[in-house]
Amino acid sequence: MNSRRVTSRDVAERAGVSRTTVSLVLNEVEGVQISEETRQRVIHVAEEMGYVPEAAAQALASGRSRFIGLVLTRRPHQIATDVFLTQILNPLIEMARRHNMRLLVDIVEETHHRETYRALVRGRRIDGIILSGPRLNDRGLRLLEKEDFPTVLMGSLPGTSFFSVDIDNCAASRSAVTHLISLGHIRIGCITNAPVSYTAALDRRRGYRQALENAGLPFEEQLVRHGDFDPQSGYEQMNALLRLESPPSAVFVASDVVAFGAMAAIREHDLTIPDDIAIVGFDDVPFAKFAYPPLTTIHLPAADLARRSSEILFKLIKREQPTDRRVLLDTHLVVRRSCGAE
Amino acid sequence: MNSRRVTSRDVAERAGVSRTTVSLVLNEVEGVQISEETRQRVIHVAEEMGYVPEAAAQALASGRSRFIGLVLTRRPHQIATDVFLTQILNPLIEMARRHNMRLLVDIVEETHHRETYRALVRGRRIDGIILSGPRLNDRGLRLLEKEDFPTVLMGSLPGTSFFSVDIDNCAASRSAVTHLISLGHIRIGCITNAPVSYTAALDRRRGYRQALENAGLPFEEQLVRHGDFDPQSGYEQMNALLRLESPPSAVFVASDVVAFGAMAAIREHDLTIPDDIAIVGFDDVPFAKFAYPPLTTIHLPAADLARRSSEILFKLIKREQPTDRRVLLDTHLVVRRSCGAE
DNA sequence: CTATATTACTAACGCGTGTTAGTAAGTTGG
DNA sequence: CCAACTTACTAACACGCGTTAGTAATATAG
Repeated sequence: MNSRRVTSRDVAERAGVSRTTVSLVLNEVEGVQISEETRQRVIHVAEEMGYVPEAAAQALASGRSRFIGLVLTRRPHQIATDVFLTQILNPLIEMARRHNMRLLVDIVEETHHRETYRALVRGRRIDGIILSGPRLNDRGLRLLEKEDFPTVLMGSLPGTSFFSVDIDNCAASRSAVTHLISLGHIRIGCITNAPVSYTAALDRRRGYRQALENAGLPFEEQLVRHGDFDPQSGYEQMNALLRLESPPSAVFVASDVVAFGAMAAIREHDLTIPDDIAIVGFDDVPFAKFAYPPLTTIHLPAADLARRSSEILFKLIKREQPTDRRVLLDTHLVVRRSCGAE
Repeated sequence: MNSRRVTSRDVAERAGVSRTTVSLVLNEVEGVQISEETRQRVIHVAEEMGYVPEAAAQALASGRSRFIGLVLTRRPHQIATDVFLTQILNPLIEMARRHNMRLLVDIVEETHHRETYRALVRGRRIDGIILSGPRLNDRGLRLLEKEDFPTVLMGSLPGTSFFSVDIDNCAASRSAVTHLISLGHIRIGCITNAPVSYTAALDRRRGYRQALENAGLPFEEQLVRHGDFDPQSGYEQMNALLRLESPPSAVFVASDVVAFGAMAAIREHDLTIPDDIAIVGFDDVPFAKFAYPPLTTIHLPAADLARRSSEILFKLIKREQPTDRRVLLDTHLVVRRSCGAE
């Protein structure tokens, strides 16, 4: 059983050319003269012999691993309900494939920060990195910044020089809360999507506050609670709001997933959405329109975020200068039944 | 600016030993005698110089890429709502990390089958592969089988010799439907989780049928509809069931995600769950208990499936023989309110 | 005191590719 | 007819590591 690997040398020999020629032809290197006849012969022989170049050897020789890394900065249990992730996965893989790249997915936890980044970056396991949900206190990012490693944030991190693709979380939240105000609500609660060490959570909370202030409504600390990515946290924080002596008549939950928990809590209290408590979410996850009642929410263009991020990343990897350092994509309010507008 | 890479040669020179010694020490190769003093010196110097071995060079020299591949065999739009995926991601990454490995995620579509597998396997981009949701008509699998490539299926594929980790889809479905029967339902609809080219869908449908037959109830073709992974499909198929002249009084939806759509359809018809139509789902996704009403469903141990799969895979990669070729994990019915039992 | 074993290493090869510098043959211009 | 180009390649180095076979020095056994 002669199942030895087929190498470019084998192809070269069979085609009667040098290994160099095989490499030049198969990689379609520009500015090199190879006769059409030879070119076709090489391609044909390679195909015939089932030649597949070895990734490691290519990476070693070229200095490029042909991997991009998607790095998630959340705690494990938060990933289990992360619907955003599933929405960006396919676009990312799709874009990577177009550049003949693959996707590595990793999770960095607080204990591993530096080690994880180092192993990925210094070990040249990836050519570029997309960071989802960056946190303010992520110290490992310094390494990326210092090494000028191709990095794109999905999200924002003020005070850093990273390229980023994001939405205007603050403005989007403002419009969500303003919508509730326009429906006559004057006591509106807020449950964030995450702890405020995540910048998105901070911005969404700020938008909530701005909307109140713009309308001349008081900001009450006790009406603001912090979710933690999953429905359970929404359930708990909503219960806390409902236990107040005078609960809000509406709630802005800065994450649909968290909102699902909040809605369950409201129903358990035998209250009706939106009659007793109106609710507006954030993200427009694919389940939002099938919730009970269908959830009014801010539409987040997840797939577009992924595509734009990877476009920028590929430019950085090619050492081209992307046009914009910070890209903000549009969001819009999707009015369904949970807010009581219809 | 001298930002050249730190190689094992640099470490060797600084530590006053050979490159071989550095490699032996840092890789903790067994059965090799290195004095404790030298060992510590090498480790210390490597740390001090910030040495991180280059992945590609290691891979080329050792023949192992230190990557495992998670390959999803679904169509892109189905991945966007795939909650199972998010649940297995962390366990897989966690397990991989323990073996000093990374996770590659890829999607194979029907048009790419062979090419994708070839590039991954023959290009030695991965050392092993975990296939989620295998389909009967996946021709690319022949390649994996033929090459005896370390492969584990999350799911089953009869007629193949692959190692697999799965649940007993048929028995689980049977228990779900039997539960509905025990509540007095005699006309029970079924919406599958996916087209029947996916083996899990086939098995779950079979379990439904067996439960009916065991109870002496007739199997009606028109009461069986096929979902397609997402809530939208559940919505549409449920509507089809509701348009029947005599709709069922209960439905078994073989996927919670699909069930969410079905529940929305039921509510749109101003019918009550479970009073007008009882419903039982499958998978026990994290959102199920927060649905309205909370969804009775079959609990699928997603994280365990991931862990067991990767355990087997790592053994295969090490060329050890795993104990079982087919592992079946336990499921159980989680009774909530959607079935009307409480 | 010699033969064998053990300890603590190292020299050198090989992994399979990308890429640069160079070459030989053929073509063109004056 | 010779120099300058162009065409169509190739030889040889580099990438950074794992690993095998071997060596020199010391310890142990008989």
